[in-house]
Amino acid sequence: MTRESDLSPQPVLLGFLMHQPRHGYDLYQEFRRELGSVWQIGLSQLYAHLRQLEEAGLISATTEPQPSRPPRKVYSLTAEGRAVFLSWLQQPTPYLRHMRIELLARLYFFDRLSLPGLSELVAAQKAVCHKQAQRYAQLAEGAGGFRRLVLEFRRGQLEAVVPWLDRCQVPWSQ
Amino acid sequence: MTRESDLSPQPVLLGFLMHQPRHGYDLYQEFRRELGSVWQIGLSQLYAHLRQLEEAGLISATTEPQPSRPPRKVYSLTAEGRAVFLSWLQQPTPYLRHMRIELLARLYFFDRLSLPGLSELVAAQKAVCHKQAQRYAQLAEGAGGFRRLVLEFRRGQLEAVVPWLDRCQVPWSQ
DNA sequence: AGAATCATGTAAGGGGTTACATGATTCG
DNA sequence: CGAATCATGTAACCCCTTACATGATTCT
Repeated sequence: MTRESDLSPQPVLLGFLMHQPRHGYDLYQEFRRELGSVWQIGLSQLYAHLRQLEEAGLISATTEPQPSRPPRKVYSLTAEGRAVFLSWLQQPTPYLRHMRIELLARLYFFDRLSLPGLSELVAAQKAVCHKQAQRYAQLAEGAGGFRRLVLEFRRGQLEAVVPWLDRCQVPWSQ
Repeated sequence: MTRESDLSPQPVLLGFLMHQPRHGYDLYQEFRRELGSVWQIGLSQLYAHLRQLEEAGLISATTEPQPSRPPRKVYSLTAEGRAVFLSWLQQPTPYLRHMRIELLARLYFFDRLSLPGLSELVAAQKAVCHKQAQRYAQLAEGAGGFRRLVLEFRRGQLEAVVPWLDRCQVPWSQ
């Protein structure tokens, strides 16, 4: 059972299939090359997620036999998989601890796939950060001691995301 | 096998035993009440960590029978456990993602136990943040596109920790 | 000659979460 | 009367990581 506060790499796999069908090992290399500095995944784990995605009907596989190698299982996005990916792409992340991972991955795909809606996501994410930061500031007002320290730490981290997001709104890829 | 990039709640348990011996359920309540907003732990997991700490010789247990209840296992710090805790307390955390948890827990114990060395830890942590932030800034110079975005995100987060740390140096607990 | 790459997976092990078990007391 | 608290734990389950298995090709 996956909790909503846990990150899943499945949308990323869907994203890599937006271009064209790929087999597992190919996806693994793409994942490492493109997002390896942000999101780590093991090969076994990737295969497991592909199985889950297939069971969920978000991708479908065709087997390509090869001489002297295990046959390739080439995955393509289903219509539902495409929809799930595009929906994921537009959601701002509510958790600070996920921004460094999920938000960055979303921005990667906006650039990589030249999709519209980047400024909407950035605006929505800024709103989330602002709202949370203000909530923490308010709570810190009435708090003291350690609790205040905690709230101000989080406020500071959230507020640091905002100016960074501003720089994302202009096209950042040359 | 625990990786060094994973957080362990064991030092926190040692910290709660610095005052006086406690039994597991008591530690659980203390943990939730005092650090619950920063560090979550399940009761089963806490018992498991206590077992590990005992096996490692950092705590020792004495069993107190009770009428009509399971007997309490009251844990006390060994000399080695005390040393391990105090050593942990002085280390700055190298990972940004752990600062919100481990660093805050350390500050909690400095206050709670009125221990000396807070300004040294704060200074060391500031140095870590500065150094990492500058490294990211340097790397971002030569990078472009998505990689630059990632590096600048991290730099921003690290730099936001510094002014917050400044406010910790003055006694923050009334 | 030995290592890395390609391409799939299975198996074992570790750690965390949730559920379950017990049995008296206390609170609403 | 039912729920929560106290106090320990065990068992099942899930996910992730690491190691292993296969077998040809290509690089150093």
